[in-house]
Amino acid sequence: MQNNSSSADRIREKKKLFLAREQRIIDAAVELFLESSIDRITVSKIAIRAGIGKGTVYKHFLTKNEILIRIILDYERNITKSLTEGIGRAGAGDSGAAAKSYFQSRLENPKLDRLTQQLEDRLIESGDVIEQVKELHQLRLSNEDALKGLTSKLIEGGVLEDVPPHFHYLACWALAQGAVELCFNKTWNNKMDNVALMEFITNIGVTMGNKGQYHSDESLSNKKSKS
Amino acid sequence: MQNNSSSADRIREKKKLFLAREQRIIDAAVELFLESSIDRITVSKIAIRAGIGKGTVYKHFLTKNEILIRIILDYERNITKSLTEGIGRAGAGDSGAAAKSYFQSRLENPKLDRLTQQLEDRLIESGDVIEQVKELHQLRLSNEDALKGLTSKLIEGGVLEDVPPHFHYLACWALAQGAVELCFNKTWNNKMDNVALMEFITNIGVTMGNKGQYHSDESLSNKKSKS
Amino acid sequence: MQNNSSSADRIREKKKLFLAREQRIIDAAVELFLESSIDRITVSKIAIRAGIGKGTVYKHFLTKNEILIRIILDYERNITKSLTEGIGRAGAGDSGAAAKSYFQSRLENPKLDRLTQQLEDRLIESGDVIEQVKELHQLRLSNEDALKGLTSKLIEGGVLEDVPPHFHYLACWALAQGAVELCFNKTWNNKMDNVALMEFITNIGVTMGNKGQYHSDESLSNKKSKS
Amino acid sequence: MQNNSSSADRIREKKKLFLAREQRIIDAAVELFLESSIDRITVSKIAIRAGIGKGTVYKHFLTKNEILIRIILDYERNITKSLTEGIGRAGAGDSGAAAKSYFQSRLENPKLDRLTQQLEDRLIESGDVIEQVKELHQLRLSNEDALKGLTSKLIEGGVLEDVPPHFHYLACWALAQGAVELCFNKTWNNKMDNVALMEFITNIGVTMGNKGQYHSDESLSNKKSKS
DNA sequence: TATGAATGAGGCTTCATTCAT
DNA sequence: AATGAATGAAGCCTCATTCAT
Repeated sequence: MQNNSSSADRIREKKKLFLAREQRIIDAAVELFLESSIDRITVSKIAIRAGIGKGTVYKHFLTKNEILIRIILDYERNITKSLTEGIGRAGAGDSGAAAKSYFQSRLENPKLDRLTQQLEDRLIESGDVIEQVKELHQLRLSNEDALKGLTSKLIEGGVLEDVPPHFHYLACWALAQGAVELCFNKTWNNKMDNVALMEFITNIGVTMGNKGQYHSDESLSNKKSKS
Repeated sequence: MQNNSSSADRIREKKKLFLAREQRIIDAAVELFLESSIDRITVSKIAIRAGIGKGTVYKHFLTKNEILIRIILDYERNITKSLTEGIGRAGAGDSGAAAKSYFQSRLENPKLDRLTQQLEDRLIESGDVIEQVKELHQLRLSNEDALKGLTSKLIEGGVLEDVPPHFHYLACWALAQGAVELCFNKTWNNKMDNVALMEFITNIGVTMGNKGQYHSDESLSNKKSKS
Repeated sequence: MQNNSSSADRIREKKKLFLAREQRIIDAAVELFLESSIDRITVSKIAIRAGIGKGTVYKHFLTKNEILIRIILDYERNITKSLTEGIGRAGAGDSGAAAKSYFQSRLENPKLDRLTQQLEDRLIESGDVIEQVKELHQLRLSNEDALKGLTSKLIEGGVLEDVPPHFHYLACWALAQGAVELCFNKTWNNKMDNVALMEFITNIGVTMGNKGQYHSDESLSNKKSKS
Repeated sequence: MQNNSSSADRIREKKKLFLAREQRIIDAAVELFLESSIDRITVSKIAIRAGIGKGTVYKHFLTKNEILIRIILDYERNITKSLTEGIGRAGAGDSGAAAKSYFQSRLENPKLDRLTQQLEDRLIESGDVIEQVKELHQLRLSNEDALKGLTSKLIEGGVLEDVPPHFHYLACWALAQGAVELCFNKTWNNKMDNVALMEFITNIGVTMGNKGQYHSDESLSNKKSKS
């Protein structure tokens, strides 16, 4: 009996270790990708950074691309979580909360956001890991879906422009996407005041598509005080 | 005499042919890049598509990266031209013309716009062709500069929010950038009505950052009729 | 316990195999270089001759040039060993022993000696592997140094001409160098009696720079009988 | 008549120009080879330095290797000339004059001497221009031949060791060869006093192989005064 | 006749993935 | 189960030589 249970314990223990190592691989990869150019990161370097052998990486991931898609999915799931919370708050009356949550989570760590965009480019070009890429798209589509109800209501309420509901979400996505690239485009890098700029853009994001709504900090703070 | 002139003619003729071939290389590269994944396009394939030998490519470009930066610069110069025209029209009273020109030229061939973004990423990572990358940045900065006067005037006139003038340009850049990615992100690709969506976003771009201005087509035409 | 030791054994075994393969690469390279023209030997051919994959070569050597410098260093270390022994015998009274050892070790396998000279030329032109080239030079300088004491004593004893001590070593080096080229210069190749010629030159080498010393085999044997 | 002669003049003029250009190509090549690494000198660079088109080079030389062998032959012919003069003086009683001339002409421009050695290595490996390489060898063999009479006489006169006559010439060749490499071997480069060293070696070269002859400047001057 | 653009074989090197221990 | 040595396809670039003008 005890033997059995201890053996089960050992198995569970092993699984935990296995998962922990998997996370270490992901973390190592992200670290390296953020430090240096994507093209220069090899599986070997990831293994070294993770403190394991190269072969072991392939016990966890079938191909290098599986590491990439995993990083992207992890990140997208985080975004989804934030957005869901925002939608919750929006349902409670704070009409801009969803957009705000979305922007904040994407601009919280813009470097990482940008990284996942770039990884996704590489991945899609490779034609690999199609299944997981589909999963990623499903995730995004479900986000869109989750917003549709809210957006429709806001359109009906005259808050948002009367266009197909997903236009609003996609415009948000586009602005956020561009804002992130703005942060890292070498051309603009020397401009200070990134924080103020990102706030400015976030405000645009929160109010864009609004009908009869002023684009100003006042309008934003008004909303806040109302809620 | 005639001999001289005919010899000079021949030389000129040769130069023209040489430049034409250079353009053929560029065109071949762009074609291939648009058809397939950037990573899969080799110098050899470009040469074959251009109908010349691999070695000939290197008579025109010192390295593969020089082809990339050339594509990018050619494109950015086009944008600059459009923007300059828009600024001209804006000076003549059409306050939204600059932003509109900018968006239209970038969204006219979004696939190409996206391509140049991706090429730029690769290039910057490579650390190569630094000089030409600087030239690219100069071009963008000069665009920003050209807009500063116009933007400042619009701020003083109470049309635009009173933030540092370049915020407006950068926000435009970001939205355009994101809109382009929106067009080609596989997640959203199956959604029809791209044209309407792009119009919607363009309108946002034209009016975003405006002070006390409605976000609607009416508001847009109002402005036009006022000016 | 046994487990541990056997695992350690296995690791040691692996290392031995690894080093053995490294030697096989070197041997294959030397074989090929001696068989054919240096310029015609590619990394690929070396790998084939060594019976391994091209990529494997790069597990052992960072670049092709690292193979070359390794061959040269291995050879120079051999020379150094012989010379050191000769210096030992010279200290024991046989005044010509050092020079003799030096000549003999360099003329023992003249083809290999010549090969290393040529490899060194290529290497220095390439400007690569600077560190290891420095090591090579250090090795030679240390040889020179080791001889300085002996030479100085022989000068004081009136055996050698009173010129800066290193003149004697360098003259030896030059003659040995030239003798090796003599062996392989196509112009002289058809002349028989290479052995006798090399003996003649070795004798010159052993006695050159001597003061009041006959250049003849007798003089050489006299010295020998004295010691 | 006049027409004919002027046409002949023109032809002669053209030939002169043609030969002058050929020399310019040779000179340009030598300049470049001496300035930089042999491997890095391309036909294109030679043409540019010579101030002509790349294609024109091929009007003068069938292949790149023909340029190399031409440089070598030109140099070897110079050596031959000096040696012949030396032999003349030796016949007039100055027994060391031949060796001295030989050493002096080879050490006069050691960099060029070394260059021709290296070019010869490349050439022979290439298996190209066999005919001209044979010519080069003939030249050297004829030098040896020219010396045979002199050397034989010196052996009979008891001045030189009684070994096959060509041993003496070849020993000279070897020492000169080695001396030249000594000048340019990076290991020894920092040692000053190159002039004194070369004089020391030249003296060895002049007296080596002598029978019952002291190795010293005195011995040398003795011989001179005796003759 | 002089030119130089065009050519393409062939070199070195990288790295994702496999597999024997 | 973990390892890391081995692999080889594939990419970029060089340069001697040709040939149409």
